[in-house]
Amino acid sequence: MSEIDKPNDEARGKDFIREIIDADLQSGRVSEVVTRFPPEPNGYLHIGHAKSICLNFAIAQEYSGRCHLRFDDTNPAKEEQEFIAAIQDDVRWLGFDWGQHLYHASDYFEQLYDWAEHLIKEGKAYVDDLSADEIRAHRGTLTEPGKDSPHRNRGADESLDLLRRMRQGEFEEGARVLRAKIDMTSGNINLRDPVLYRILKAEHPRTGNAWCIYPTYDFAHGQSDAIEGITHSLCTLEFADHRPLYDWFIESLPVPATPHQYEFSRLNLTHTVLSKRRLIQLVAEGHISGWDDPRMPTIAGLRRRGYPAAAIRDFAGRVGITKSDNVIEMALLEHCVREELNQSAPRRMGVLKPLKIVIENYPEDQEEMLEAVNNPGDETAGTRQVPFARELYIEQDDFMEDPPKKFFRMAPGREVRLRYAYFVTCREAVKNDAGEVVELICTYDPETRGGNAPDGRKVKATMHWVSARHAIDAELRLYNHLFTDEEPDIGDDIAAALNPDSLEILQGCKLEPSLASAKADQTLQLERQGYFCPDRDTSPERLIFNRAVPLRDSWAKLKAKTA
RNA sequence: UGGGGCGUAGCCAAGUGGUAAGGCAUCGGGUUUUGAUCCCGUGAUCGCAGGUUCGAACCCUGCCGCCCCAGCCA
Repeated sequence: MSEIDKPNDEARGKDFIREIIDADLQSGRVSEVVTRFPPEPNGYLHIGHAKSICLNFAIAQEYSGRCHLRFDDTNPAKEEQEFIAAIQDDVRWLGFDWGQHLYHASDYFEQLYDWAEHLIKEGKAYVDDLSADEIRAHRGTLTEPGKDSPHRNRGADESLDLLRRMRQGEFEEGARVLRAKIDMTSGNINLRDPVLYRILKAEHPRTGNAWCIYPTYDFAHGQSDAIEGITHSLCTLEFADHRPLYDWFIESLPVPATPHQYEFSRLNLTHTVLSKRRLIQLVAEGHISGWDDPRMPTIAGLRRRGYPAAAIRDFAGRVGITKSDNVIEMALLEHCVREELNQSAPRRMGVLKPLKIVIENYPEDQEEMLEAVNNPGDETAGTRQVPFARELYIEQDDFMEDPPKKFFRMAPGREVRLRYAYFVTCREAVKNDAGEVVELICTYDPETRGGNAPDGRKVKATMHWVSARHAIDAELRLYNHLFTDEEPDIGDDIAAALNPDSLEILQGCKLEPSLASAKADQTLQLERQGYFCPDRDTSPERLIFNRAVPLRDSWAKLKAKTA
């Protein structure tokens, strides 16, 4: 984790998990702190996972402990190597290092199996021949107790024999399962003889065909924690009901440690979805270009869009760790992105929707280089040279033929400043047959080179520009919320909930020449517009930039209010 | 109607009996060669109702509301 990230402490009260850890350390329940991030490799990581990753790794760092990365790979029917690799990439990109502590639940299959036999021998588990439907029927409902399976009381020897034959592959998928023998009448449905092992004749990404029975999450998770010496097993609220089961296994088995599980509420974000099911659906149905589409709330998507890892870490630290349901506004994430980028992003000039202007009193064959600072807030960022010439492009939005009172930018007869260049005055707006302004005839004041008038006169606007002759063409992709509503109510038709304007592609944008060599891992600011970074698909022949987030725009707000 | 969790400003969130931190958003104002940044200022009696107490968001009781659980998913 980066040293610049401040730990969650003093100013803000500690969250309840850190308070528990403090107490555990003080009482001597634990002498070190070991956490883990346990993704299932069945999809890409998203911003909600980032909250958990940051929590687990930050805690490990704050308490001088360690955090393991462990793949919860107990269901080969859904898991893939592609995801295992992508997840490691994402965690690393976020800035975390698990050192030597990379594990897989599948590393423990043999041990878990031994413990399954142990439970049978203790009379705490049995092989059930009921079908999935029958088991469901016996489970009861939320308000009615379940009924015992007819096989619940068969002998340990018989169950043992059956389990071994399950492992040998003698039975078909679904024919039998191993179940814990707990309490079919429990109010907690997780305790109504949960399934421990099921037959799955699928090839596992890591163990290949070595197994045809696989442990369930419940039977694998806590024991894996115990094997690794995890002291605080942090998970989301929906697992709270599983804790009694988690503890039951730890107490019933000769495990080497007694980890404890604590639950916190998961992250929800406005204008998007964070359920794995919905994200998979977006990818599978092709509503977006893939897991790393810049509109996706996935780590890969945010990264491609140009969000810095530091901004995501900052965000994770700001949302808070509690047990209450929450929906964080996307504006907070965007604020974190702007705050980080405002400090780190080099400034450049680029025109999204070009309007040509001709400086009629600037010699046709003349051109010059002007000095521009790279970051007004950071002297060490230095300066660069920007070419200026007779024909330039400015932003269409920066000119109005008949401006309202509060519009300070270019208008007929008005003088404004071209940033780092000169004061220019618009003399005439040239129109096409349709009556649209296609070009502006201007004059400049040679005395104002650099942007200041010797006579001290002021202008109300400073605009960005780019030399027509020197500009490079680029495609800019502007992104907006993926879903129209803050909290999308998605029924059968996910397409109907999508924001039709989530992607706007601008062709023929004009950028200052230095941008030809922009690097993908460096998000920069196009002054007065927003933060952009080269897309993965960019090439020297076809420059493509993604807009991470626009700059705040109080003019747009004013305009919208008066409209 | 079973079990678990939650309810402090628009959104998060501190607060753990002594009279409501902070952030984001919003709206005002100042500075400014990015209408950006930066800087000021702006809002709540704590789900409701009783009770205990000199005093309660914090303790007790009763309501109300929201979320999760009936995968051989995690």
